[in-house]
Amino acid sequence: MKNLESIDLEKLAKNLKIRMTPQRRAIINILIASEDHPTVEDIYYRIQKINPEIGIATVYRNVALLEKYGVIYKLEIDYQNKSRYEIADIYSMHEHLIDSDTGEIIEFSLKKDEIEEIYKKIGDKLGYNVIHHKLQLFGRKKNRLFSHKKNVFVRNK
Amino acid sequence: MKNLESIDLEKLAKNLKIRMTPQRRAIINILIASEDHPTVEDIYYRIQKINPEIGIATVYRNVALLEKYGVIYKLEIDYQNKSRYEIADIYSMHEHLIDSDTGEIIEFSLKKDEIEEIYKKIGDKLGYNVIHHKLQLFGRKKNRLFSHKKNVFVRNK
DNA sequence: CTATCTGCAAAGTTTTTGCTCTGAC
DNA sequence: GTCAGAGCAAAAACTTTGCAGATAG
Repeated sequence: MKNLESIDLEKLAKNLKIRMTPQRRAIINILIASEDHPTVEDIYYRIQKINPEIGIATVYRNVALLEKYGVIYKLEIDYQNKSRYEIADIYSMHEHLIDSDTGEIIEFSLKKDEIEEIYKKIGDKLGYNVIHHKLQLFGRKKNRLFSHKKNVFVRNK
Repeated sequence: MKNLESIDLEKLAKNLKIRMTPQRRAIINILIASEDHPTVEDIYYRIQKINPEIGIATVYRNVALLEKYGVIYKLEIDYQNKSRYEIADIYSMHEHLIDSDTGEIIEFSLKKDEIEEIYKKIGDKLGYNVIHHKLQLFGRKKNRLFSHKKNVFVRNK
């Protein structure tokens, strides 16, 4: 559970000028409660346990809407060719380390002053205001016994 | 055109223990020649101009294969819900800045000693060897006249 | 009350798979 | 010559859309 219990969904809807339906409430609450990064299907099934009459088209429509408004993020991870989502949470901006063997996603945080300043500088140089960033590290567990992937890209000479 | 003209595809195939077919050669060469980040469909059409009898299933099968072997990368960008690829190129490791309004992808490089050392430290702390990383910055052009996206996520209090 | 939103089913896209034939080594 | 690999077409998987009825504000 993230530190977002205090989010006022009615106020959010008013700000966005959208209606706060039970379906939208459910999607947001599922994402707040999720420690992982659910796909649309995941969200759909988790909601179904409580509210069986929701349609998957509704989930698709609403994650797109909520993403457009910045309430949730579509993860740029695309593990298994499915879109994955997480709640936008400015208080715990975090990065992802993806296990190259298993696809497992490990979250970690950066010290704000440690790197973000550098990102801002890069944006300045390119003429952009950096709104947010995603850093992904891909790695292999140090004590893994054998690897599932070969890594044999060899350059001529 | 990237600085990879010297890549020896026969040697590559031998190392990977796969056959170097004209189709694979074409896919790799297209990706070497591409300054953008083509989707499977893009790759398919670009090859078709030269070799019209290639099948899209072949492209799918081979980008998956080449990605598994680390010859190409699947971009973690997923703009428009399509997989995008680029040639793996250890000599020009670069990051991406994604225009939040247009989806345009701008490449930039980091000074190796500037940040990579930090990534390595993070991996160490988590018990991983970092194989590669992807950093994405999302931003809006500083002089854009109006925005297409609202950004109105408001937290209670 | 009414314009937005939902659920359902159908359609559209993207990706994978089965199978037979081809061609790289 | 043999087995990995290609093409084709069908299937599967994922996402979007049209429409009629439901409901939040």
